[in-house]
Amino acid sequence: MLPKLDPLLHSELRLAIMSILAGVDEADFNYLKEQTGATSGNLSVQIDKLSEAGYIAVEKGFKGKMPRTTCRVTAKGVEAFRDYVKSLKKYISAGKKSSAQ
Amino acid sequence: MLPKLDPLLHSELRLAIMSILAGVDEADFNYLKEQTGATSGNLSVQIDKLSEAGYIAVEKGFKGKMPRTTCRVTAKGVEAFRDYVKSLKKYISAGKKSSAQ
DNA sequence: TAAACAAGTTTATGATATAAACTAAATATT
DNA sequence: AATATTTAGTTTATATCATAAACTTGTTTA
Repeated sequence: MLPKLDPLLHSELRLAIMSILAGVDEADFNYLKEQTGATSGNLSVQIDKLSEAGYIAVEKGFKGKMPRTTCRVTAKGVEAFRDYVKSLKKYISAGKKSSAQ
Repeated sequence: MLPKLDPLLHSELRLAIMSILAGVDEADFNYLKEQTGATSGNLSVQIDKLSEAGYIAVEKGFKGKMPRTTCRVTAKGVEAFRDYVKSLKKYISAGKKSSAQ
């Protein structure tokens, strides 16, 4: 039977966020917004969810006088991402199974 | 920028259906139900959506006197699945990109 | 013939993603 | 100096979606 997919990661925007963060040391809100093309609101919500799950760490600081939100993936996030990819591959490696009657 | 994922395929159950159908010639309702672990209702709805999109062909016949629904993937479905996998790979190949400031 | 089962479909509900509206502060404009 | 605009988000509302529950129709079995 096909494995269950982590619902937190099986979302286009959250997956994009994780994918981007997996490739860099850290990324701020605007970078993520540019790269994903998401609206601020949607991005804010999805960052929150990933953060609450402990998949990413969010740091709120300042760049000069302007607020600045920086995200980075956590060890837990890396692991979840890896698991998700592993599961997903079972779906997309269109299987050579026996016949289905 | 990361590509958009086909929302019809980016659903756990619909993806499972497509994944199963990609590996076999045809599969009936019950086989899909067993393999996916889905409820009849959910399966029925998702088969309809895939069918309406032209990703699968649904044939209703009889096995003896009992109704029997058989599904197979269409050329369009194969293509959509291939495209989806291609897009998805860009998400899950956690990229070595430049720095994110 | 009545109960249980098979194979689904339809309807209802609850969760989710997304967009729209809003907030607060900083910077630019007149 | 006052007003307008931009930045950087958050909160709230809406629309879609997945899922489960309830229902339907016909078939076996007791």
